[in-house]
Amino acid sequence: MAAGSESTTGADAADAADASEASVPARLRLTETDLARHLGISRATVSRALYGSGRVSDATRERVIAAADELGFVPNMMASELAAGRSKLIGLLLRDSTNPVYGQLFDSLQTAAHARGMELVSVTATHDGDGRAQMSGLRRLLGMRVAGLIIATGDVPSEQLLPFSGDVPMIRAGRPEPHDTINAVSYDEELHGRMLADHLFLLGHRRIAVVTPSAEVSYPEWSRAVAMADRLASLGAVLSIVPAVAQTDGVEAALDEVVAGRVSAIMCPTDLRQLEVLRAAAARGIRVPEDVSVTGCDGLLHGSDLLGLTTVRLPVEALAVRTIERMAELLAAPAAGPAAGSVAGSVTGPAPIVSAAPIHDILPGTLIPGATTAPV
Amino acid sequence: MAAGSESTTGADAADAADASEASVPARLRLTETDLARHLGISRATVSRALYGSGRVSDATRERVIAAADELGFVPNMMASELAAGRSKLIGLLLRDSTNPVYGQLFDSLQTAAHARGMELVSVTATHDGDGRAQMSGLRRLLGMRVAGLIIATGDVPSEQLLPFSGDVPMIRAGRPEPHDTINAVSYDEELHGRMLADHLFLLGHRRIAVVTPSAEVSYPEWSRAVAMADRLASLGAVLSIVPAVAQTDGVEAALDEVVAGRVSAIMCPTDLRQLEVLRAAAARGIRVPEDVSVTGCDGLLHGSDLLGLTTVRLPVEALAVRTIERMAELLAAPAAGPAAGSVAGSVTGPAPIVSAAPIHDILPGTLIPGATTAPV
DNA sequence: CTGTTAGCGCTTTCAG
DNA sequence: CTGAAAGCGCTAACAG
Repeated sequence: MAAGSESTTGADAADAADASEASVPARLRLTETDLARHLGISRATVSRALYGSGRVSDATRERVIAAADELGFVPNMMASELAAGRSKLIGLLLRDSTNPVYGQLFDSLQTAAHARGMELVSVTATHDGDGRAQMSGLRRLLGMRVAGLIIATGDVPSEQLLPFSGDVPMIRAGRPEPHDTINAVSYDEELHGRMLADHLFLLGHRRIAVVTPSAEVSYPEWSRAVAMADRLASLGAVLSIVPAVAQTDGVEAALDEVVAGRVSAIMCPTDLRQLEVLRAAAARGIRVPEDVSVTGCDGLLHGSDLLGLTTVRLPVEALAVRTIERMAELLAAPAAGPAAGSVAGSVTGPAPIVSAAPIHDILPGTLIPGATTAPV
Repeated sequence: MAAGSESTTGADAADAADASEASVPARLRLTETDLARHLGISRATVSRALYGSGRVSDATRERVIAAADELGFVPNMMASELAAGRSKLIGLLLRDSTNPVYGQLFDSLQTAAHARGMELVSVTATHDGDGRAQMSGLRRLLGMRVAGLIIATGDVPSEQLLPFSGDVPMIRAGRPEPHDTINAVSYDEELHGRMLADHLFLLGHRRIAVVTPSAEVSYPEWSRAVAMADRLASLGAVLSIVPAVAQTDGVEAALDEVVAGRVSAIMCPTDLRQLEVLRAAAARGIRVPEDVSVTGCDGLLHGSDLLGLTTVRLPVEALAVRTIERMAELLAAPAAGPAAGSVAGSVTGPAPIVSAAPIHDILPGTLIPGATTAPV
């Protein structure tokens, strides 16, 4: 049945044996009732045969299945989930897949989910200022009554998630979650900041600029930058915080510091920003790493190696796998009631999966020294 | 009502005036019926107020809306779409967002759709050989009875789409569609191949290797490579077709040709493959472009400019916008019946939107000469 | 093992 | 302008 069974494009009613005169609707309009009539059996049996809990004779099941994909029947998911009262889908809230970090994460999550037999459905969070009745992405996913929610966006503030955290298992992926009642699997931004700072310090740099976006613009970038600055400060380096908003922001300011001789290195919270620095430096005739050392963070850019970027490689795949694992655990757990307090665990479980304490997994990345950094 | 109205996390029943003793279920369990009871009005009215066709007094509407987002009501999409018999969502079938081409496309489509008020929901096509009952992505989307379908994957063969092409408006995005009954918006791969071939030819190259994946592996890459080869052939160049399957395939073989002095340039159907060549060349001490010129295609890699890649920039944004535009047109059109033949158009329409002829838009990219190519 | 009977939550005529 | 009633396509107890 793999290929070739779709020979006639037109309508072919009489094909099975005892077909009555029922006019067969076009594929997507076909219902289980149509199938049932077509086969002269009841809807319930069709349903059971197609997805049911075993209680059908093999003969019947086969007939049903044969008819189903002969007529091109596609079960109406909305109806089935509505009736069943649940959806098997896991919602994935995304944003900005242009950024390689999110693109990769998206892909890895998809792969990990598929490996575990989990169905992902994604929408992007378009935050138009409207306020009421919109909030698009999240609402849409919740409206679909997804079985679980993975938030892979820095943009959605915890406050918007909180109200639903009791109703549906959810995990924030890739962003440290300050609200500790919300589950999160994130990168070890502190560690990353420290590794990069140490790297520069060991190379002898003592006066360093740190490009720092605000927490509102990008929480992950912000926390990373803060970690760098903190470490540098505790090492006794002189730092120059360069605020940034847009992608190209702060680049010129940082280079001004270089030209003025106030810093010998520039730390960026992102490889994309590092690229900007590299571009601007080239344009101004400032040599890297001779005149200034530059660091980034991500390690996900294709060709990062050819460019020789000094960076930290984020453990995206690991994060994705862990996130999916955790989601599976949450799904298996008894779905913590919104009101009831503590639940007495049964002592019989060998590996008691407890979703009591919120998940807060933190994954370390790897320092990748490159050609954009050098001794002073 | 923007923020702060969610002070009490617990259950607060009495808040509105005439609330009866109805215990209010947790947000996602809340139904329109609950709302109706809570307000002492009928379900129908609630429905109309929330989304309805205007026929409600402003006073009532306001009360309903206020109550709705006070209680955190999230309409059950499955139910509403089932009842309404239609979905507003546009399904997006994706795959492999690691590849920057698809990542970008995904993003651009999302942006374009949002700009037009179109709701996108995406799933990835996981093609496990199963055959029956699976075919995941497409089935899932069809099962959701999406209003339209955008296929942004080279992987899904036309045969799988064909059976449904009459039932739901669909457009293939980013891949030339050989089946001419299926709508498609694609890149002008012929032009791109020609531009790159001409570029090399003008630089004096006469013996050129073309890395060529099979059509099954990647249809877009294949067609691009073929276009390059065709053009080179018609220019009278000597070509050496290097077959490739996986990403890193054919790279060594191509370089062997260089070492053997049989070619002075290598053409890759993708920037990612170009990077592989660059890496391998570096590893073998072959200089680019001194010893060999290399070209790619995409122009989407971050840092492509810094690397100096010679490539063609694909018009991804334009393609996304066009795709969404076309989808909007299809959605507006009377939904071509699956069986009936020709439809007599009414002469009264000022701008007759005709979906009769399948869409086959082709968008041109831009040649970007870089530092990976040089005169012989 | 199969058919019957109720709904899931929402939209939508059709009356009032 | 609002309420009552009839489903949308499917699942899930129950009976047979």
